[in-house]
Amino acid sequence: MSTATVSRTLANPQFVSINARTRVLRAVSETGYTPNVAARTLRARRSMMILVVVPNLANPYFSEVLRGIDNELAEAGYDMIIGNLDNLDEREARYVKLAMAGQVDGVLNLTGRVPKGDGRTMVDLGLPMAGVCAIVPGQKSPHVVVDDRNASESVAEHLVGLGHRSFGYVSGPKGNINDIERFAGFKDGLRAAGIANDDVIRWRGAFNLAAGVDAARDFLARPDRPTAVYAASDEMAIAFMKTVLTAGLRVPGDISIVGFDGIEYAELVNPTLTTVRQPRHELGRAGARALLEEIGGSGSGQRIIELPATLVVGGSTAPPNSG
Amino acid sequence: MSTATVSRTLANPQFVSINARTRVLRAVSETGYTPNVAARTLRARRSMMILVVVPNLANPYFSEVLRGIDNELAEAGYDMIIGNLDNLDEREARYVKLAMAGQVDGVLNLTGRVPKGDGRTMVDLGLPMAGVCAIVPGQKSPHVVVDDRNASESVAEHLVGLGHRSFGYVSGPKGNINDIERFAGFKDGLRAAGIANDDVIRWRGAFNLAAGVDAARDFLARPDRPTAVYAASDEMAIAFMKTVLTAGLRVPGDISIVGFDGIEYAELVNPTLTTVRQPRHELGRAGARALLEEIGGSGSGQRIIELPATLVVGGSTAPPNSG
DNA sequence: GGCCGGTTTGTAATCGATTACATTTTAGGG
DNA sequence: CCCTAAAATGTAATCGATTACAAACCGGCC
Repeated sequence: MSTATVSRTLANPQFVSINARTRVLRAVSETGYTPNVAARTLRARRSMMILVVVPNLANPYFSEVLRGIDNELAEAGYDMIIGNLDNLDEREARYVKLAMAGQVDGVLNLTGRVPKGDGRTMVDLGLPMAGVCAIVPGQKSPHVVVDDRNASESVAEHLVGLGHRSFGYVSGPKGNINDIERFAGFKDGLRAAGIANDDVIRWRGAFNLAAGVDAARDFLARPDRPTAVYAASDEMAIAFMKTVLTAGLRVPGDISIVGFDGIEYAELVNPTLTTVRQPRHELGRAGARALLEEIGGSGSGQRIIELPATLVVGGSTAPPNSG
Repeated sequence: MSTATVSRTLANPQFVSINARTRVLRAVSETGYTPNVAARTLRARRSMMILVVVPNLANPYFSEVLRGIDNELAEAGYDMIIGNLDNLDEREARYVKLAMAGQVDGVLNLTGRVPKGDGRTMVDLGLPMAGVCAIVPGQKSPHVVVDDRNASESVAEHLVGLGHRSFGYVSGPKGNINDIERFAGFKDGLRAAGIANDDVIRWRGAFNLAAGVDAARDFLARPDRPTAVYAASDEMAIAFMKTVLTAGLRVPGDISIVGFDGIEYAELVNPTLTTVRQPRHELGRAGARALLEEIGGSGSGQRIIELPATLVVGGSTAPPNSG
């Protein structure tokens, strides 16, 4: 019984006689033998590992996308290495290196950032890739996204329909692609709904809770408070809402608030948050699926897979100065 | 210039002449050479990868612990593979196999389950390990935890001090170690506070939002509603609270609610949740640190590292039938 | 110049699997 | 019973690094 027979039994049993096969399997289970992954990866040139680069692991939006990715990958026998940027762009280099070192068979990029940096960036690794959540310029791969712009137009439409005429927007970090699209769509929607003065107060943040608090503090300090605020993420919207509620305002009586993402907590806060719900789990699954196709050679390269996002009207929006 | 010189330049430059060193480094940066990780792992017998087994990736409690782990590991040059059980215990076998295959240098076990299964389980991998969040019986490794029992006693004390005499407990899944401790501590606390009848209505759940909703539905249907409910996690507490609020009850007027964990959303719901705050980030960091010590040989094996948990009184608890 | 120690470099074995190719076994047909 | 093709098995090269060991080099001292 040679090592070749053992290897074949485990990988391609159809080429091994039933006799040898049973003997190998018995020995394997008796000794508890497990093939060494590093040796396999080295020789077979595939690691069954996927690198998933995520802007912020603690963001519940991504948690659910990750679950979708993990479920899809697990079914195909892949495991995932998490490349958490923790909102620090400079950590990207680390994962670029890891990907270049033959450690992974493919990369899922969940960051919505325009790639920068001197050397190699995320987008030109020469590895199978897929983008999830954002269309990254220059990344020649499938991208699985929702239509941020279109969804934001319906947010504008919803708010204008309720009678709002003055608006604020809680923005993501500078250069974020989702944020740019959402803001552009919001402005487009306002214009389309006949709002002549489309000045929108814009607060910058980092898609996290602190950003919502900061924006709300500035909001509260203003003499010219808008009656409706649209936040580029649910976390920012929820933190914003909590802050203005704590300050004694009523939501939606004094101010209407809309978020984006459709995280679970949007339905658990009081009032429930009006938001654009993304199919997060399915975004992850579809992204992983697209990547696996690229790896398997059956992929069709650069293209956009668009999943539907829906405006879910909750209790945080109403006509201005109501109640 | 041999491969040995290149390898030495990259790993132990002090053994290479300044001359050769610069030539190697120039060539490396010109060609963009990156050492193959699989080959290195195979020969050097270390992968610089840690397997982190987590019960549920979507739980914000674990997200923050993971961040702590990741930050600590990254500083030491390690990357992490996520083994997400997605609340399905049978997925454990997959990660046991992965760990046995020489793919990782160590394992962090965040699951609070008593290990079961016929063959090898998580706890006897023969690899450096550390437990985080729960003391797993049979796992000979450092464990970084908070004192669930003690913290739960102070929850009981707090509620009894407010005047409550009838209690409910929203439980985690059967066999979960944290849950067992928290319930035991809660009962102990009631007894210590002089509650003679320590019958506590107990609802079973899975540490997730759905469990809180289910428990609340049963609660609402009862004629003998307790005036205070303690939930073994913030997510369950928040979902419970939302459900009873939606049903028209007042919190804390009609019912007081306490959670456990101290996730961010505990402060963002209305009213804010009274909860036991765990130092989640630091739990992760300390767990990773302990594991790295075990790997480095400077560890001291089985032992318990206890971090402080504090009762944070929010707006969800008050004397019974107040307001 | 020859010798000695330390420093630097190179050679080749090694890690543990996969797999191309060669060889042996088996089964079936004439 | 022999021959041939197909099936099964074995041999050894290979993946790309690390590292033990050997060899070469270098400078200083007698």
